[in-house]
This record gives sequence, C-alpha cells and structure tokens, in this order.
Amino acid sequence: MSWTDERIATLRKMWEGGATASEIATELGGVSRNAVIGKAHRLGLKARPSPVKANEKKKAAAPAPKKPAAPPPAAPRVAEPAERAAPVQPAERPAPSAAAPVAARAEPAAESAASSQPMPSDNLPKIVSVGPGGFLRQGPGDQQAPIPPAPPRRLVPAKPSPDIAGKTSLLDLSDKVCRWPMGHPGEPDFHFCGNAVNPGFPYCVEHCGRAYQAQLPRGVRRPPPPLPFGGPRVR
DNA sequence: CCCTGATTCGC
DNA sequence: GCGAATCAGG
Repeated sequence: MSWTDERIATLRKMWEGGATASEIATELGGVSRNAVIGKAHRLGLKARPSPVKANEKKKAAAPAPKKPAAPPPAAPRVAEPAERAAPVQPAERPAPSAAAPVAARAEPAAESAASSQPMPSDNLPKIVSVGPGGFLRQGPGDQQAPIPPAPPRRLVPAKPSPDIAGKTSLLDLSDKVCRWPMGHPGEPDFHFCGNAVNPGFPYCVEHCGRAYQAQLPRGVRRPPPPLPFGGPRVR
C-alpha cells in the first residue's frame, strides 16, 4: 500500500483527532502501526502523549548505547551534553488520560450552563452535574454534589451547523465541528457527527456527554462504553 | 503480557 | 520515503 493523498488525509485527521496509531493502521488497512507512526512523524505531526516521553527528567544523562550496530569512536551523534536540561521545567505534564485533561483545562466552575432550564433528558438516566464545557455529566450514582450556582449563561451552543444537511466527511472535519464518528470508516455511509462543537472540545455537546463520562464506583459501571471510530473493528 | 508512541536504520 | 525492529513507559 502506498500513501495516497487520501490515505494521508485520513491519517492526519485521525491522528489529530486523537485516534491511536493502531486504530489508524487498522482502519487504513494494509499498513502497520509502525508505518502509521513513521508516516505521522515524517508528516511533521507528532507530539502526542507518549508513554515513553511522558516524563522527561532533567537528568537523562547516561543513555546506555543500545544499538550495537555502529559505535564510531570518533563522533557519536548522540553527543549533546546540553540536551534539553537547560531550564528546569516548572510544570511537568503528567501523561493525560483520555478524559481528564480536557475537562480539567476548561474554565473553572463558573462556566456551567445548566442555568435556567434543565435539559429535557429523554433517554438520559440522571443528570448529576454539568461539565466545564457545558456538557452533561451523568451517572446513576448520586455521589456527586450538584454543581451549585450556574450563573446565567447562554445555554449550550449546539446550534446545528448549516452544512450538515449532507454528511460530514472526513475532509469536512475542522475544529468547529463534532468529530464523533458515525459508523465505521470504509463503510458507505460512514460520516462524522458534524454538529457544532462544544467549545474547547472535539465533540458536540451530545457526544461530549458520551466521550466524557463521570467515573462511577466499580461494579456500577455501565456496560457499553462507546468509543470513537467505532472501537475495535470486528472482522 | 498487553498496550502506547518514539527512534533507529537498512532498504 | 518507507516501515520493521527496537526501545521504553503505562
């Protein structure tokens, strides 16, 4: 398989959308996870929470030579004492777990949008609180005290974008529209939600509610955790 | 062991 | 440019 423009576009979108290299590789087909990562790097997109690079100690002094291949006595290119040790990084970023960082980053409390009218929860179980971006947290357990004040704010945007009369294709994605995948890539009707995003999130309000769920006590978890990109493909 | 992304290096 | 092999953390 070669990297056609379309495949590259898919890689880009999915990578930026947060899909893992494995998922991207699976959906693209014909390439390995490594190929995806390699391509992503060559494309200049990297910088994603890597388990390995997550903690960068200011030490890191002695990288034991792993490659027995070529240890040239003259000029090892690994030589750079300065490294990146110069300024001690004040804020080290712990590897973010999927949901946490986004929620944490948003404005403190005051943003809650559940002001005047509680959303008409049709099929949703019980609304416990309102997430920072305005999406609804929910859960059967009531352990979470309801977010208090809710200064009058405009209700969640969620205004349907005009262009979603048709279907939002991969190429229609932007940071303005909900990236929640509908169906599986490769299937004829695969598309993305395309609604206006919940500001600061990659998904619309509704799908934020699906993507970011309140952690429930063990044993009381709901079974079906919907995953972006349809989750592991059943083949 | 499984997963992850990063890096290296022969092709 | 490509990607398998390898590394390394979770």
